[in-house]
Amino acid sequence: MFSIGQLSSKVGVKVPTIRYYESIGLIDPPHRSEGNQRRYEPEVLDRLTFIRHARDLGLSIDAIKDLLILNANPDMPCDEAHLIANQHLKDLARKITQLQQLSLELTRITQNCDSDTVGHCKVLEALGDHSTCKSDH
Amino acid sequence: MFSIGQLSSKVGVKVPTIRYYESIGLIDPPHRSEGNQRRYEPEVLDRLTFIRHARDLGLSIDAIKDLLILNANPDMPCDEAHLIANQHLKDLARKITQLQQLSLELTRITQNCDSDTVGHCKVLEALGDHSTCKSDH
DNA sequence: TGTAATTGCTCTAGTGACTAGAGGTTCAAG
DNA sequence: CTTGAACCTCTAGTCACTAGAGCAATTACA
Ligand SMILES: [Zn+2]
Ligand SMILES: [Zn+2]
Ligand SMILES: [Zn+2]
Ligand SMILES: [Zn+2]
Repeated sequence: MFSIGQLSSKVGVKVPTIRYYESIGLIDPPHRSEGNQRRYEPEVLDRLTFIRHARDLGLSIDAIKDLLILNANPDMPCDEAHLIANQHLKDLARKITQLQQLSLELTRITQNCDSDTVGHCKVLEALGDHSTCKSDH
Repeated sequence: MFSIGQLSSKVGVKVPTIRYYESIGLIDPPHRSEGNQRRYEPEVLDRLTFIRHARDLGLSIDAIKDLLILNANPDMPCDEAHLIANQHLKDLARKITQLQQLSLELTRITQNCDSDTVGHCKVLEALGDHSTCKSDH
């Protein structure tokens, strides 16, 4: 039996976050002490660890909800889990590509100014003007 | 004199977003028609175009506020503008690196399963267990 | 001039995934 | 038995919008 603070330090999820996860139905409400404090059984450790790691990998709460449902049914096919992971991988790739484009554009922009004052600053000019950009964004 | 809808289509910023920008003080409240509708002078075009492009490049509203203040003082040194842009560039680089790590990790994870059922799914196992990961996240 | 379609107005609430704070209660150690 | 840490609930704030309700003004066309 853990208090919420002990659970928190064991899995590395902050106390308010654990309560938040309970409030959105991601983890079950635990039993309470006589004084109404949360008391967790050891089983919650696995679930919360899973949630923590999946969040660290960037998966959304909704995706994690689905994965947890799957996890609870060992006889189901695991295609759907693969699908969710692959979808997230695609999302990541898209995001990375876009950020790289922005980075390139901004690198170009920031290397352009040989003025000292705002009036002729090429950086400010380029920030306000898409026409000199090489890519869409 | 533009209506908010005309301004919106000219600069590619949605009508509610323009009103939102006004509400947070990013653009000045324009004059109103007799019927209380917003009527914009042409000067707002530049400002809103600047905002739009800077947002597209990923800059925060706060950063844009600072840049707009600079923009209004042509005699000031432009170091601060460079600083803001460079800071954003750093943020971008950090974000990209992190997403690339996640992507690598997830690629590894998703290529690991030769099971058909959830019970022995390596993907689900790896999602819940950081100990097999090659990087921090 | 009549009327209908479009555009505009304000206000509130919702998004995602938490985080911060107020104001109070319970627990564990000494 | 006292003290201080940890816990409780509830509300509101974060960021940059977006959606919707319910109504008013404008514009286009007949
Ligand atoms: Zn400059
Ligand atoms: Zn551009
Ligand atoms: Zn599998
Ligand atoms: Zn990991």
